[in-house]
Amino acid sequence: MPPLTIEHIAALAGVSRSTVSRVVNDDPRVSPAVRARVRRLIEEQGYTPHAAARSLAGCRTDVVCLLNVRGAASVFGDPFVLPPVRGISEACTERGYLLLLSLVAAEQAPAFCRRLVRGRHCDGVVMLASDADDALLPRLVEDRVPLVLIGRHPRLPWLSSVNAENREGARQAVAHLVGLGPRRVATITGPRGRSPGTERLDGYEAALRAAGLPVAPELVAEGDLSGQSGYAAMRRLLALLERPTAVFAADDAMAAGALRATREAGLAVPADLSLVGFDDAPIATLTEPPLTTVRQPVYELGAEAARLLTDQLRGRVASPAQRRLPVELVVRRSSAPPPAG
Amino acid sequence: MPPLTIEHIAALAGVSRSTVSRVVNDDPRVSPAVRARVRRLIEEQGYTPHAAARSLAGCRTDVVCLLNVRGAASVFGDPFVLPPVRGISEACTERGYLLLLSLVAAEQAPAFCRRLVRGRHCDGVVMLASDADDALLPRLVEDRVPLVLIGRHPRLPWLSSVNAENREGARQAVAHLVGLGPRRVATITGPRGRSPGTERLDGYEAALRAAGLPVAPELVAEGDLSGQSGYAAMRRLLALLERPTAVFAADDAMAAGALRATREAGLAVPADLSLVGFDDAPIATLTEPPLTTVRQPVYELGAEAARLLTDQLRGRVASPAQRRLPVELVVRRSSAPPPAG
DNA sequence: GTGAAAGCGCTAACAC
DNA sequence: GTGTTAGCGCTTTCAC
Repeated sequence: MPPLTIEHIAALAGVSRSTVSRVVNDDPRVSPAVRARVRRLIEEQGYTPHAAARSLAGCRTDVVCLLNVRGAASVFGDPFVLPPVRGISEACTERGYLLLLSLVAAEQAPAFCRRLVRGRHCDGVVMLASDADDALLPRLVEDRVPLVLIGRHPRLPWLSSVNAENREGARQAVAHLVGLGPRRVATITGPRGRSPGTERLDGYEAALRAAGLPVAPELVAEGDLSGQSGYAAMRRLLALLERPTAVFAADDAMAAGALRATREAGLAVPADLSLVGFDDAPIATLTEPPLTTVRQPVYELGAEAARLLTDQLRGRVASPAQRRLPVELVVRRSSAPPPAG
Repeated sequence: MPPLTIEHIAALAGVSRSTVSRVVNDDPRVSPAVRARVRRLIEEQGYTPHAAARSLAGCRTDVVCLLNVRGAASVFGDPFVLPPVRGISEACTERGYLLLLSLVAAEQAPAFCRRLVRGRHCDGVVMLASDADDALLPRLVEDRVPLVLIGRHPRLPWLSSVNAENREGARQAVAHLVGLGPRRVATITGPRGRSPGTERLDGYEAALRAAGLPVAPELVAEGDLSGQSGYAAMRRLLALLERPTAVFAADDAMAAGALRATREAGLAVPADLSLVGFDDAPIATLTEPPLTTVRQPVYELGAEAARLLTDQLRGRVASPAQRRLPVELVVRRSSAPPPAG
């Protein structure tokens, strides 16, 4: 049997390669009759254009790479980052892109990326902002790869990225706490200077101001997003002369740690103190009581990142661009109005 | 600046394209002097061969695809199947292959695969045997894609695959139970006809025979690998006139179900009945008591699948081939000798 | 050991 | 609307 190339289809259809190519690529300037005939032949013969030939001639691969630097929050270690992968994958499929998955050790990452990018293995890259260290990002930027981050990079905030509405989520969480009754609402923040932390702190302050409440510095305790740090921060808050009656923690791990500290102090949640976390991580439903929290649209974050990237690749969208995705307050049993009386 | 092609390097080095190509591909017939000079230039200029040009001319992509049909045991749904993905990824990197990740719905799978394979997007495919349904596998086989399964396919057992030593693992588990003292050892099997189930049952029988014990049909209860079915099977076993004092379940989910049934019957594990599972799935450490079980080398299963595939692609290994990986008995608190006296 | 030349299968100007 | 043509950047015979 003859090799199944564009040439072969062209011969069978009695047209030129270009015409077949146009049909394959949905170019409008082909007469309906010819188009139909060529389509039928393609179907009949089971012809599929050769990827390499196509990208060599067309200067595009229709492949997107998900780059994950192993360590810290490896895509496959943290259950909280798996849904984005599905989102990315499905959005890619939907847009006709293939997904290259690169899990790479931090040391090899720069060299690996060079090969990936200079070798034109893909048209663009998606990565977690938390994976983007300073050995990597500058090179990617320098090589001018279309790039979309999930989350915002602290030093390169202008890069294309997809983010949750951190500020608005925090505002809702704190408004919820304020709405439970007359309260002293404290917060346990993430590391200062890191963007989600700052945004969530902003939301906290905005909610207090909107309620006409003062923002007291002693009610703001800094953590590092770990359960341990949440525990420590909560102990500091509980040691205040006038202890808070509600706490908003910038992530669920810290909220869980704070919960532990609260109970160790002999206080009941939510009777003595209401607690709200952020992320709706798995741990939020494993504590007792389960945590009221702000759900991040994790699947959508991935899908939107892939959509933004492919939009940019197709020139449908200006190149550096940020997209924000709405979050949702999930009320569970760690927050409630103080007992009547 | 000039385009960074093989031509460019050749010009700088004062040699022909062919020579540079030889250097890049480690062809021995290049003089050491020339090789060194070309290497230096490549390094200096940061040249990387263009993937598409390379695969067009060379008829290979150096890309492997991990195909996962969404549904049942989606790679990203089941924590038990994540490590293989890391294994595959790392083995690919090690061998100089890139990994394409295709999560695809069952309905689109056949069409998607055709495009993938006929379009020469990859040189070979790895998939979970459990994902390989009859709409898919025959087409892949027909298209002659190099293919390696993780697990064995019931109807196409001759396909290349990587498997755990199911029989040996079951044998060890049952030998362990037998070794605990004078016992009636029952088993809860997986679905008959499915390969791991049959192998584990074989191991059960072999261990009993080796211990000089009879294989009693009433001590073999069939399940479907779900916790529910393990629960039901255990109730049947406990209803026997002479109830078993030890049970080997063909997976941890069934073992967990069996544990529940046992305690509901007022029996204590392991005092009244010892229980062993298989897989060392996350649930095995979440039960009380945690389950003695047989650990599958999940990471290695993935890595070995990728290695087998790439070995085949490079012609280093005959094409259909099976590889077996050793398992390990993990003794926890669900199995123990009967209390003294 | 090295170079010349012929493609690999496709896209994209450009002509008609 | 359709065909002709010139590459895309590389590997690989085949000479030398």
